[in-house]
Amino acid sequence: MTALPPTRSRKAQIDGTATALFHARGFAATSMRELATAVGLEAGSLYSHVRSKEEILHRVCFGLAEEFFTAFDAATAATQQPVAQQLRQAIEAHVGVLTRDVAASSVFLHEWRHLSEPARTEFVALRDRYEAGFRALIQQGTAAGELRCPDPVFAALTLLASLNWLPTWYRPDGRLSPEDIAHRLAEQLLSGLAN
Amino acid sequence: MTALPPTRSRKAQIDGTATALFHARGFAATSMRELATAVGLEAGSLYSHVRSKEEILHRVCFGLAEEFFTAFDAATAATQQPVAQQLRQAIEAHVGVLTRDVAASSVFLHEWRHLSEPARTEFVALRDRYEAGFRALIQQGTAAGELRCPDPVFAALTLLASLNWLPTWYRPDGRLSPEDIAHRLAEQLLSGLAN
DNA sequence: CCTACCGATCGGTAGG
DNA sequence: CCTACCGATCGGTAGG
Repeated sequence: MTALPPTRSRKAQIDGTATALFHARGFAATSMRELATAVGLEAGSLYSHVRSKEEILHRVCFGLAEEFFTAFDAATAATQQPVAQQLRQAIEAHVGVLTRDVAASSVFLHEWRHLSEPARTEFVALRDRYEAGFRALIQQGTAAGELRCPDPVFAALTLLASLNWLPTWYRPDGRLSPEDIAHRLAEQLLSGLAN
Repeated sequence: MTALPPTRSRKAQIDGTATALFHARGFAATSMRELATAVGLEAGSLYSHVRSKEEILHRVCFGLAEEFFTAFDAATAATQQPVAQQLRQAIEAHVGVLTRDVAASSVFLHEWRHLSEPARTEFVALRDRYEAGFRALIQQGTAAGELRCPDPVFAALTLLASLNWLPTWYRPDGRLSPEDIAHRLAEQLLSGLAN
């Protein structure tokens, strides 16, 4: 008959604050004492909610991976559409995840290398699988004559590159909405800059 | 009449090894003891050649900044050329610096935030000035009708983004030469993927 | 969830 | 360039 402990939200709060700190200072430069202070606890108390510093990183990295996959699958589910249209939607979906939580995305993109084995290898495999999804789309589009590019592997890499720099400059209160950004990125990547 | 001490090359060796470690593990996660071992010294001996850990980071970051500026200026010196051509050369120059030393470039792109003030602010100002060079080129090209883009600021950001992801996947022994990569990147960015 | 603490490791220095 | 060492801080644990 005891009340349910609020550990669920505490854990979520710790994860969220940790994500912000990992984003701002990097995983290695963030101490558990800083994190404890930021959530209003003593250092030792963190370990009632969390097994280790790396466990938090693990959850953030793999959680984001799942979000990216879910968004991509939804964006490309309508396989009867033209591939170029699917690609456009996949770009917008990717940007949607990136802008929904810039800090988490940034940790996903840059801090995963502080995972120890075997998590690190698993993570890289996931990321490669995600990139392969874009690659396949570009290959299909090229085969169907909707896209033109000499090297789909290279094109996929470059495409994701342009998108993944976004967390380093995107501000939620900026003049462009996530939808604007996604649309312009898709437009620029598909049509190019040359006139 | 004493022989010149080899501190010059020792210092360069320390900088180079530190750059590789900062690239592989990140600045915060690299210890001076690791660095000492990697160059074959005891930890304390590093400080005969180097004032501090951050001093190394400072040198790498600002050294690369200078290289980027030099390369950009050389690529855009022929102002009588069409702007689109200048932009293409600036892209190739940027890729040239990136591929010449992937580790240093990666430190320049990601580890500068571990600089303390006022160096950090100075660095950001330099980087902004560099981006402004690309922005100006794109603006001129748009004004001259050589390029088309709804938002030159946005276009410049995206362009550099695609280039700056390169150190995360480029391998000197890969199938594409730096020149190939630079050429394809310029092509893809200027012409787009759509057919 | 706190207090008190562990062993390890950190960047850096003194003295030679 | 090494030996020996400094104070500070790290991630994490025991016991309550």
